[in-house]
This record gives sequence, structure tokens and C-alpha cells, in this order.
Amino acid sequence: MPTRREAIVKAAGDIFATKGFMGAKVREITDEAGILSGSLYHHFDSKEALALEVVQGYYESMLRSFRTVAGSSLDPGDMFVELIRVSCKGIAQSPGAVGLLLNSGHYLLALPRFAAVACMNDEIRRIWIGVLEAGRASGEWKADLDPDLVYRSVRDVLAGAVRWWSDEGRFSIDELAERYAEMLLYGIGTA
Amino acid sequence: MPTRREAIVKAAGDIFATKGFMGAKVREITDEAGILSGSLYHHFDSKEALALEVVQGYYESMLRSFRTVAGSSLDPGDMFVELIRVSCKGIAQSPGAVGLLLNSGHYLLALPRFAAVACMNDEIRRIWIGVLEAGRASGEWKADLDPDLVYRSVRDVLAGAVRWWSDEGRFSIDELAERYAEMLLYGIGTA
Amino acid sequence: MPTRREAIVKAAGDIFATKGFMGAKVREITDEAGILSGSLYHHFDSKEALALEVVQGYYESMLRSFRTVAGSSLDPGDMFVELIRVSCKGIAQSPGAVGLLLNSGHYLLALPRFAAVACMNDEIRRIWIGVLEAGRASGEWKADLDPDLVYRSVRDVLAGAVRWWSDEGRFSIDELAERYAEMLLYGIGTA
Amino acid sequence: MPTRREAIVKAAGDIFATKGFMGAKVREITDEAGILSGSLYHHFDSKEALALEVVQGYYESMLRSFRTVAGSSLDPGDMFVELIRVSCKGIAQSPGAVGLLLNSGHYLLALPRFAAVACMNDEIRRIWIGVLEAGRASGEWKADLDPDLVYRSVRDVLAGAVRWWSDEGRFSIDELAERYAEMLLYGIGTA
DNA sequence: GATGAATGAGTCTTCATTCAT
DNA sequence: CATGAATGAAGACTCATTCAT
Repeated sequence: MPTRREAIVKAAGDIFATKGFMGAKVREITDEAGILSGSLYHHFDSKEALALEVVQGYYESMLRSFRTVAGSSLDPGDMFVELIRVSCKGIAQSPGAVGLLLNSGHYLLALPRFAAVACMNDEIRRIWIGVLEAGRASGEWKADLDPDLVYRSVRDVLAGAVRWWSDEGRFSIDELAERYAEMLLYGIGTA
Repeated sequence: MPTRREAIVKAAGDIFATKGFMGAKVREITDEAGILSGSLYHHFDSKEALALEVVQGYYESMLRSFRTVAGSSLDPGDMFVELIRVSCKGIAQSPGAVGLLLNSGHYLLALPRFAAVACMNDEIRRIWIGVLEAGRASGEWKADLDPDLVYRSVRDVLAGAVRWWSDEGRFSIDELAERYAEMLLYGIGTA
Repeated sequence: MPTRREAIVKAAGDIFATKGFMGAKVREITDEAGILSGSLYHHFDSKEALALEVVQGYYESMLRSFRTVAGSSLDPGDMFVELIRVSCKGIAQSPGAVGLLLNSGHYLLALPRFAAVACMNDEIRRIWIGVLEAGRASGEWKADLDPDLVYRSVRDVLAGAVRWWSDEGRFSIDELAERYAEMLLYGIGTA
Repeated sequence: MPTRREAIVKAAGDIFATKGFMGAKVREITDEAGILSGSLYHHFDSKEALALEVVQGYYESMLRSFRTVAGSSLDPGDMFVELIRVSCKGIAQSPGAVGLLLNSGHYLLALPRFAAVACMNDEIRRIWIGVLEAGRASGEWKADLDPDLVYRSVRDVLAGAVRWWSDEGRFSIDELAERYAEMLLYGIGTA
């Protein structure tokens, strides 16, 4: 039985992901959550604070997983796959957060209130970059691989999945992760 | 010498791409364009119409190029590379449109006014899918390649470049296209 | 040991005096009083009723004193001094009420609920006016003295003291009364 | 023919003076000014900015007059009378500003936006205090005169007049100034 | 075409008050 | 009596759009 607060965060995630931070009206969110608009402010300071809550939990969980993976003794290739798997799990678990970040991340992460989140975002980026550099250094991957370019690509491909992936679709989230990993590691060619 | 109308569209593209459709205020756009807010409405019906103009030109140009490529006698592999090249050129030429679509495409393409654009978007999608299916059928690419999945990935990777690519950065737009093509075709691995 | 109710009235007086009736939030008052906002309504009907309580006790006490003075056999000069002394005592004893009346009296005394208070206010005014007229009639004071003008001046001067007078300042409340009396009776000149 | 902006400031002064800063609703002000509520924001940033405009003009004018008087070669007694006259003129000319300061000055002068006004307020205070000290030093006034106490009293008496004085009442503004001056210099007694 | 004051519906937010526990 | 989540009316402010000049 979810608490009222959790119900609000859930509703907010759904609406935010669909309509963006600015496009989402607090009335819509509270309607979805089954409360009146004023009641929102018992639980959250502002619409911004609500968005923060939506996003923060996701980032904390994601960062925990990323640190675990980064701290393991896997080789770069397996680590890369594992990061993809973890990222996909995040999409399945927090589609609202990922959707919101996808359409409004640029705006939100610049807000003072989101400084800590921006920090976590950066640590996650550094972990990706670290793995990519390690794989390049070990000769496992191409010498001219551009870690920054690849990081951005991976991030955008994975996040984009939130727009269409569903529990009931063709792929389980783990299958999706596997396909993405294969595509990114080996490309679409048969060569 | 750009016309006044073109100056407005340019300004709108820049602001829309940065702040999103809803986050962009028409006052900001007209300030950037060097006119007063009221004057905008001598050139465009509404903010929506302005966004449409920003996006429509991009899609028309893109679709022309896509049709040309699709109508050529290239084999799927070369066609794939060519589509990437054309897409990257679009980013370089219409960063405003691509940025706007990236953050507000979901909202805009659902508007009645954007029906024709949604149509073009779909034709572009079908061209991508067609190429991917052809490459799979010809055995050039993996048999289990999922055209839809790959199409979304390619689209998201390419569009994401608009957030950071610049004329003065490390890559020319053609180098960028080449790198993306290599990454998507062969992956990051050395295998 | 003050009752809970008295603690609330005390807190309300402090906050009302500082922030005005409208500027004071009931949450602030209940915080100050050490209860939760809902609990206030076990003791008072409404914020207005609370303000009434703050002000009413002050007026009743003030009116009792004024009637005693007015009913005494003092001559107008001594009576005038006595009214000032009594008024200053009121400031020392009920700074909350005086402060509230100073910034929100205009608003509050017009409320139906405050009719009785407005009545007492008027009786106090009539006592002041009576004394002033008596002093003028007896020749003790200037023949062209305007009772209404002087009443307002005295009232405003005395009430203003609540903004700065403190038990621990330069003046005891009785010294303050004496100085005010001297100033109002004889002015600041040496003549 | 007053500009629209002036009409708004005038309306705001009236409403603010009557209902206080917090009690005044911007809808009331704009109704009074004959515009719709949104139009206010073409002319002023916020309700606060509007209050600032109401008050600032008054203070600037008052300070100009005060400096002129303080810079003249009048002796303290005449200067004192002149300051009263000037203050009363201010009431007649800017009743809105004085009324607003009377009920909400405490709140407003603490706002960052009002820092310059608080500054002017302080300079005016110092001019009053300077005159009072000069008169005390010259022996014209009582040796135990407390400049601060008298300043506050004068200020409160004069400001209070805004609640009742009217052009069509018993006193012209100059007569009022004269009466106040006489009362404050010589008191109400005949002695 | 350009202007910019005016519009007014719509948004987020506040806060006195209620009431089930 | 106390709690504090919930209410909902009302407030300040925004902003795309209009239109007389």
C-alpha cells in the first residue's frame, strides 16, 4: 500500500515524463494522484521540489548500482554490458524519472536545487568514460574510440528506450539490454 | 541578407532548441530577432505556427535528401552510411529544428497543425526501416537485427549530437557522420 | 503557570504586533505557542476571534482604568497625566494588543465581530475628549485647543511607543509617561 | 491628463493606504485604475515594485525639502516649524504614501527592494534629530529633551493626520501644521 | 509592416479552516 | 484536547495574443 506521498511522486513521474516539466500542470498531477491541488504542498515545497523527488531517487539508485559495477573486478567489456543492463533496469523501474530527464533534463539540471543531482549525473558520466577508456587502453576496443562520443551515444540510445519500451512488449528489459549491448559492442554488421 | 521572416525563424530555432517549446517565451524570441513581440504576428499566426515553420523546412529538406538516397542504387550498407551523413548535415544546417524536436517533438508532432510534419517524420522512419530490412535480407547484417530497435537507436544517437556538436569542435560534421556510421555498423570492439 | 489558551493569546499578540493581522500566519502563531495549527481551533473559532481576544482584554482593562480616572475628582491637568500614565501601563502590559491595533486597527475595528471593541474604543475617546474640553473650559489650557486634534495626537504618540519601548531600555514605563505628559502639556520649549 | 502609469500609482496609493500592503489585492487596485489585472505588470514588476513607486516619490520629494530646510540658516525653532510644515504638505500631496507607510512601513522598509527608501527615511530622521539637538544645545529648548523620543513623537503625530485630514475639513494643511507646531513647541497648557 | 499597451485565461502557490483518528 | 493531512477558495503573477495608432 503506497503512501500518499508515493502516490504523488508516481503520478508526477508519469505526467512529467509525458508532458515535460513545463507542460505538466500541477492540477493534472494532483488529479492523477487523487488529491486536490493545494494538498500537494503539504508534501512538497513546489513543483520543482516534486520533480527533484522524482529524479533524485532514480539517480541515487542508479549511482549505487554504477559504483558497485565500477568497483567490481570485471573486465571493461563485461563492465560495459553490466552498465547497460543496470541502465535498462533503471528505465524499467523509474520510467517517469528517465522520461522527465529526457525532455527536461537540460532545464532541470541547471537549477540550483538540482545541484546534487547534477553531481551524481556527472559521476555516472565519469564511470562510463572510465570504462570506455579502460577498454580502449586494454586493446579490447578500437584505439581511436572517442570515450565522450560513445558515452553520449550510449546514454541517448538507452534513455530513448523509455519512450516505447513496455513490460508487455516484445522484449523483457534484460533482452533489451542484451540487444543494446550487442549492437553497441559489435554493431549491426555480420562482419 | 536574410529577410526579417528568416531572422525570426532563426531566432526561434535557437531559443526553442535551448529552452523547449513551452519554456521559450515569444518575448525572448522577438528580442533575439530584434523586433517587438507584437510584430511577430505579422509574420506568423501563433507560436505554434512559428515552431511549425522551424521544423517544417528541416523536414522537407531532410525528406528530399532521404528520398534521393532511398531512390539511388546504393547497397544497404552504403545507403545506411549515406543516411547518417545526410542526417548529420541536417543537424549542422538546422540545429534549432533538431534541438526543438529533441525536447518537444513528442508534444509538437501530436498537434493537428503538425500532421504533415508527422507524416514526413513517418516517411523518414519508413526509409530507415526499409534500408535496415534490406540489409538484413541481403545477409549484409545480422539476421536477428530488429529494424525498429535500430532505427530508434540511430535516430536518438544522431539527434543527441545537436546538444554538443559545433562547427568549431573536434569533429567536422562529416567526420562525425563517419564515426557514427562506423560505431553503428561495427560497434566499438576490435573483434 | 499560564494556561494553554493564554499561551496562544500571548504568542498571537507578539506575532500580530510584529507582522500585522494579515501578515501573521496562524502557523507562525501556533508554532510560537508550541501547538499544531489544527489545535488552535479547539480554543478559538478563527484567526479573527483570536485577534479579538488579544485586543478585547486590553480594551477592557484600559476602559476600567479610564473610567476610574474619569470618575475621580482630579482636576483636568492631573487627570490628563493620569490617563497618559494608564495608557503607558497598557503598553507595558499588552504590547501585543497595542502593536496589533497600531498596524491593523483600522481593518479590525471595522469588522462586525469587533463592534463591542469599537464601542470601548469610542468610550475611551470620549473620556479623552471630555478631559480636554474640561481643561479648556477651566482655562487651564488654551482656549483654542482642539480636543479632537489633541486626542488623536496623544493617542498616536503613546501608541507609537510600543514600537520601541522596552522594559530594559532607558526609561521605565513611568518615566516614559512622565516625559510624554511634560511634552504634551508644556511642549519642548523652555519658555 | 495623467498617464496610465500615474493613474495606477494613484489608485495603488489609495488602496494601499486604506487596506495596507497585504490587505490590498491587486485586482482592487487595477479595478480602481480602470485596467485589467494583467495590465499592471506592463508597468510594474510586482505588487512590491508598485508599493515602492508609491513610496519612493514621496520620500524623494520629502528629502529634497528636508535638505533645503536643514541647509538654511534658520534657527532651530524656525527650522522645527518648517519641518512640520513640510511634513504636513507631504501628507496633503501624498496621502497614499503616508497612509501606506503608517500601516505597512515596518514590513516594507525591511524589504531589500526598499533599501534606498530606508536610507532616505534614516536621513530624514537624522535631520529631525539634528534640529532637536541644536535647539537643545542653544538653550532654546529644555536641557533634558530627548531627541529620539521627540522625533518619534513628532513623526507619529504628523503621520497620524493622514487618517483624517482632508482638504475640505476644518483645517487647511497650513493651519494644521501651525497647530501641530504650537502644540509640540509649547504644549496645550496656558502657562 | 511595426509598435507596445492591453488583454484575460491560466498557473503556481498560499493559507485559514476542517475533521477523521 | 491534540494531531496533521486534506481542503478549496483566493491570490499574485505569466504570457500568447490582439489592435489602435
